[in-house]
Amino acid sequence: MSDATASRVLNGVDAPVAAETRERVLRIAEEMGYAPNLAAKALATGRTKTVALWSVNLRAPHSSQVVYCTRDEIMKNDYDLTISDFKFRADGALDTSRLISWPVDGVIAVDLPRGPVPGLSNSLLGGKPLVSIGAYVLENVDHVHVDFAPMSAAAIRHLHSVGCRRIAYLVPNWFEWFRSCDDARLRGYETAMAQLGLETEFIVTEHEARPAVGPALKAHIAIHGAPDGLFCFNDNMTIAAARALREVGLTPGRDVKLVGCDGIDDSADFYPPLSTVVQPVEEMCALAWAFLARRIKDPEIPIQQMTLTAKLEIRESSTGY
Amino acid sequence: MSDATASRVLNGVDAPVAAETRERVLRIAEEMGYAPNLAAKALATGRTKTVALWSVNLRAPHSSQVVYCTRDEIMKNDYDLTISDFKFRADGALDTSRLISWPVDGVIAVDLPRGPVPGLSNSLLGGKPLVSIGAYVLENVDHVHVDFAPMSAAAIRHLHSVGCRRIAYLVPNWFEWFRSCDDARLRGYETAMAQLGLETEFIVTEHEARPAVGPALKAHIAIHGAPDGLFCFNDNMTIAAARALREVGLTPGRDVKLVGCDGIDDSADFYPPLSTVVQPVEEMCALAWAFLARRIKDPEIPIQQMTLTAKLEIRESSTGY
DNA sequence: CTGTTAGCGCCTTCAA
DNA sequence: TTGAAGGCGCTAACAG
Repeated sequence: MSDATASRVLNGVDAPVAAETRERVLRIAEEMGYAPNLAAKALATGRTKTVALWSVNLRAPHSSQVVYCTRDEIMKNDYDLTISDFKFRADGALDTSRLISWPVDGVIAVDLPRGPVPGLSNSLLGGKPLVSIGAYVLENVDHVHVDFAPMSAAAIRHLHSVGCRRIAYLVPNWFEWFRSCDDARLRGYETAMAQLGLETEFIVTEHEARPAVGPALKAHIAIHGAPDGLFCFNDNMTIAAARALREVGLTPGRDVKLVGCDGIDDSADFYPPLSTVVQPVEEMCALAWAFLARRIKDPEIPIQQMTLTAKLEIRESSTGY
Repeated sequence: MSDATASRVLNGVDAPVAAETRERVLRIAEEMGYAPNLAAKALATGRTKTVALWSVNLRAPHSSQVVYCTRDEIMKNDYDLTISDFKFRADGALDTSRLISWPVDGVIAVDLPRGPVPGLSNSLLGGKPLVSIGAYVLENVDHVHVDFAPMSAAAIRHLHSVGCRRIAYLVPNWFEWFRSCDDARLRGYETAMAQLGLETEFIVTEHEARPAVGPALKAHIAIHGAPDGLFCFNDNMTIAAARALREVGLTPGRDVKLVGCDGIDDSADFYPPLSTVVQPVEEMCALAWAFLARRIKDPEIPIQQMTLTAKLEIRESSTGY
């Protein structure tokens, strides 16, 4: 019995194989504990049945959620997922040093900024298709877009309706850069503030991880006093902000009303429960994989794009308790 | 110029290559945006420079932390990391359906239960070395052990010292199974309770994810009333427990004092800040990689084992606020 | 229905 | 110091 026959059987190709031969192959494979060498397989076929997920800041809860959902979706379809993160260098270029180099059939990238991303070259992708998920508008790419703008504006109006008159935006220092990305949160914030006749106020943190939030917020409060409403770039930062507020004797949800973005698991479990602009994570991930699967099958199809809208979830962090 | 020469240059082997040739190779590689085919490389060398991390419940914050630390450690050493999770089937056997199949040079497994694990066959590992990290005692395996027992007992004594007289243990339903694993938390709990002359009380949840906690805890309280102290299997469950307590009108940290395990980021940011038995995550991960790297280099070295002790961090969830 | 053949891209002798 | 040759384990075309 040749290896070719074995290959036919083991891969379930509907090639004609005698039932008896098939069984013998399966039995022997079982007996010897046969496991295919995927490297050889990949080399021979040119496909790896593996997809990469690139995300910023894997340690943030929102990323965990995206990883989790994407993984579920992909494994249902008998693909593997490699997970890695990227950073941005000071000059805004992609720092790809942390990307896993295992060859893949395609890439799903989360929250890539707008426009041609320096460092995201074709040779990085090695001709493999890329699908983007995120809050920024990307053109000429398969893209699942989550539009934060309407609900960010709604969040601001909500804060106003519960009595806030000084509403600040807590945002990582990519601020100027995000302006060029057309951060929809920022746009929604500015639009709503203008409509309400309020002045914008920005609290800028060095980066988006939790430890960066406290110092920036406390420094701002020390100089300018505390705002009565705080719109946060994401829930992860909201949690750090709530802690910092308590540390300077303010009660989040009472002295300072909070609304964040993302809708992470923590937002409902935290105390007080956090108001947040929720991303439809499952839907995003399912769509991204659908786009990618189609593109892998047929690279020639036209650009696939879809815009989903976030949803405002109101909880005690902005209504009081 | 032959591919062999190119290979020699590109891999930095200290084989004799003329400086001029070397430069030419590098220049051309640069020009053509050459990226090696890792599948081919792996096939030829038999090594992938990739390590797998197997963890339970990737979505839990503690797992994120372990993933993150391990990844840092490994990438420093120019290895890649594939991340996946496993489950246990009802019969206690390993459910390996979610493990990434990309071939690796070794595996780091987090919180494998004690004893021969059904389903963890040699063919699964394909002869590749395994290093285990976790709270259970494993024998005959390279293993970084975190001993929870002393600090669990200390946690119980601490709860007693702040006035708790009815201290329950909140634990996933692997309970009986964990008994056979010799869960050190359980051991510490039982030992300390006995010493204090208190009766043990167990609140068992269906699994260890947050949604399972509320129902079990509320049901328990409805029948037996609330304990005044709660020792939790992990911080993730503590967070869900705190929420459930509030939902039935009890204030965590006052009516019910809480201590969890792990020391996740959330534990400090949560309100009230959570007392917890902290795992030395960075140290664990660094050690695990050190063990694995040594084992990969020389499969013949004797079993490597190390026991680290957890550390009790006391915060307002058990002292009141 | 099954075996033979020829690579996939790279590394590693070995000989020149 | 370099090139040629063989092989890693598998699949895909082509004969038989």
